[in-house]
Amino acid sequence: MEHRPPVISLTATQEPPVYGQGMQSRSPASRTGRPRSATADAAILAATRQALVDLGWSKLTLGDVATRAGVAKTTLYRRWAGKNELVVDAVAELFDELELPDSGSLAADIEGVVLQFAAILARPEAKSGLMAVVAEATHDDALRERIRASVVDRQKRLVLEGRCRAQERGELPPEPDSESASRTADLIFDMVAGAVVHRTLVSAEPADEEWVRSFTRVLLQGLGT
Amino acid sequence: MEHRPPVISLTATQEPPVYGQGMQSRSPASRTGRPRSATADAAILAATRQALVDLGWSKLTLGDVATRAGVAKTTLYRRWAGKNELVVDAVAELFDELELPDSGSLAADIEGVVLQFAAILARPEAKSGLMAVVAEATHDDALRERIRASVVDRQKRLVLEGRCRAQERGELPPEPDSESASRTADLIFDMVAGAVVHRTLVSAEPADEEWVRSFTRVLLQGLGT
DNA sequence: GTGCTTTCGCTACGAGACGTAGCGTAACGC
DNA sequence: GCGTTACGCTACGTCTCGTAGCGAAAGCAC
Repeated sequence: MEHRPPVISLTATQEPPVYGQGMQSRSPASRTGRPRSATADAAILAATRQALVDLGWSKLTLGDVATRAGVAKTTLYRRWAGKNELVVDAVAELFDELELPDSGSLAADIEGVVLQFAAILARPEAKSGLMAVVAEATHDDALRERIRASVVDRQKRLVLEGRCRAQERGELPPEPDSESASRTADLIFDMVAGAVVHRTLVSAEPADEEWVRSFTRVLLQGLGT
Repeated sequence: MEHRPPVISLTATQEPPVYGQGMQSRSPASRTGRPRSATADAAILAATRQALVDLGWSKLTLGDVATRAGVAKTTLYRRWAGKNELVVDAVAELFDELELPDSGSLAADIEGVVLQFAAILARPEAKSGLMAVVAEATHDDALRERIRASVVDRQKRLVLEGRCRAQERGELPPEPDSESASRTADLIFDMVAGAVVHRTLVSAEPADEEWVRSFTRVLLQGLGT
């Protein structure tokens, strides 16, 4: 599952779509031949999530996923390099629904986002899948970058938008310089995501409304509002 | 690696030591026969940590650990039920060194503990091992309980001690009732551990002194000191 | 010392997943 | 229709798993 073999493209075209996914990110005009089935992609990712629920990370096998999705095992290997990449893409789709509510106050905005985040993390496929790939990413830089791009940045954007909106409303002081602004955003992001993840996965307690309210109160007061 | 077979004890003695570890926790007088080698235990756990560094979780095999430790594979299986339990014990030892410093002020105490915690999490064997077993624990209650007992509680104790000490010094208000005291302690714990874990593993940035100072400032101000 | 008990190292084994190769067929663009 | 690519299927060698069985070693009771 490690050594990517050459993957030589017989003609000198760029980048065979192997490993790709991530929507239309590959060559803008993959022109000739039979196109890949988008249905198969969706079925595979859905089957992966279901397999995560039923089996967990360690017992999940690519052969089983292929069977569930109704595709051949070889089809699966033509698109993903291995279990890690497949699960990242499968889990990343869960975070598509994350949106920043416009509730009128910073506290309400934060509570809304955190509740959404908590709801996603409460799903068993997110729990086992996300933590496992993060663990694998500790010794696989490419995988970490893949997670950052398709999962983390999507969350972080909400923090930046929320702060910007709060500053326009005067609920948060403007940052003196962009350097410290970036550091503060990183800190907030780690505190929010970290607390929810730890609550849900390690403490194994639900991040319900009451908890989110307490957490938001501490965070906002700590940020000096 | 799943179905524990009967493990019938021919004589009707209690609890064959399988799965045990956790020091002298097994039957107080395991009297007769050749005793288990404590040296082997230590060698196996050390070899497990080194294998985590070299290979990461998914590529770590019990056969390889046995070779590294200089013991037979069967010896390893006689003591641990599988990879999960072995790694939990190997990682748990890393947290033995956690201690609450007595620095005179709450802020300094917190910063000290968080820095210790961050130093442990910075080690590659802690990163990959801890996250992987947490992921596995999402669908294995016994494993989660094992993690809670040997890792989480050891950390949580520091939060409780630190708060108690701060209340004696008057730096934190006493809690009105034990119910809310418990909830607040849980919240603090999730915030501290979660933020450090997220910073170290997901954001992949060091939780250095500067970061810890910023974090502590936000946390303490949020707690109303 | 002599036994009794348990652990140890070693070898061998079937089961299962991995990841690939090869083939014939199906679907699209020109 | 033709070229090109994706698809389903089968088969294969390799690796790890977890266990069984054996003889030898290391303690304790007597």
